[in-house]
Amino acid sequence: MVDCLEFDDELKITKFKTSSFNPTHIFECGQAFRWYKEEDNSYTTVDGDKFCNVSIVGDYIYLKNCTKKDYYEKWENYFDLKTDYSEIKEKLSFNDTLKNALEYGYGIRILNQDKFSTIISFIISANNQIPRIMKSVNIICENYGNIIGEFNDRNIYSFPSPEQLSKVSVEDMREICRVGFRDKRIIDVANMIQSGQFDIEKISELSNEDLRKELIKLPGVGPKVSDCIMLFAYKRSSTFPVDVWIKRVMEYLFIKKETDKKLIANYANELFGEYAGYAQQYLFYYGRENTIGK
DNA sequence: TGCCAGGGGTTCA
DNA sequence: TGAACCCCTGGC
Repeated sequence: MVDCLEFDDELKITKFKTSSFNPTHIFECGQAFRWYKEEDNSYTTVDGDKFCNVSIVGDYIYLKNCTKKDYYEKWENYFDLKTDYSEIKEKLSFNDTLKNALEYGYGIRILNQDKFSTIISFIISANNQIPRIMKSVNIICENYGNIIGEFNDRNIYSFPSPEQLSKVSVEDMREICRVGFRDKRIIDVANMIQSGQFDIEKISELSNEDLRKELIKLPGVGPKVSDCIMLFAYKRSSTFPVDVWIKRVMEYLFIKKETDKKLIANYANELFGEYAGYAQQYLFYYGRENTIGK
């Protein structure tokens, strides 16, 4: 759902127009941990072993370090550019409360991110804060990933593969990467995937319910982290992850009383149906930026 | 300056 | 069901 799509493979620049695309809201709504805000307010983002720089110039979205091939093989899917967000917003606008959140977080898109890095990143997110999560993820990439390019005089590092991460000791994971008690969980998961014991590609064929059951088998993955992985790496857009922020927002704006997390997810699924995941992102951003319910 | 609470949850008892 | 958990930051 983009217009005026143009490629300049020599300069590695792709540009297009679309009705719903705001880099700040996309990256800072909490779904991704590997982005860097440049001095010119553009964002450089890394996913797996690819990176690009995103900016807005006039009516155009510019993707730098993105050839035609990169666009179709990676970024079109990553930025969810085949989805019509105006249609989603229209479907969700039936609810006045949600309407405010939709307007506030205009241009949010749900990213389709690399599976392995999403799993590890959200394991790190447990009982943690966003700046520290981003710091740990960056240290992991700089220490164990590969240099995949350079942008604005900075080296850009890939997220390490399961093989690369499985070779890291639990001690280094804690002491170098500052992940605390999550150290063993991360190394164990890397080993389970590297050894073939857990197949992160094959499980993408499963139903939502079965996929969640599988993901929760991973150490460090509970109900909330599994839902984030499903929404941000497995395209399960009806998933409604309930964290402390969403809990507060839903209680304050919708349910008007203290409610169990599982019941909140059920409530959201009934209200927002197949678009629950999108609603969640708008509500999370709206709630956190405005400290709603706190 | 120094102490303390609390954080995008999960695990273990 | 509830306490414990690494580390770090912000508030007092």
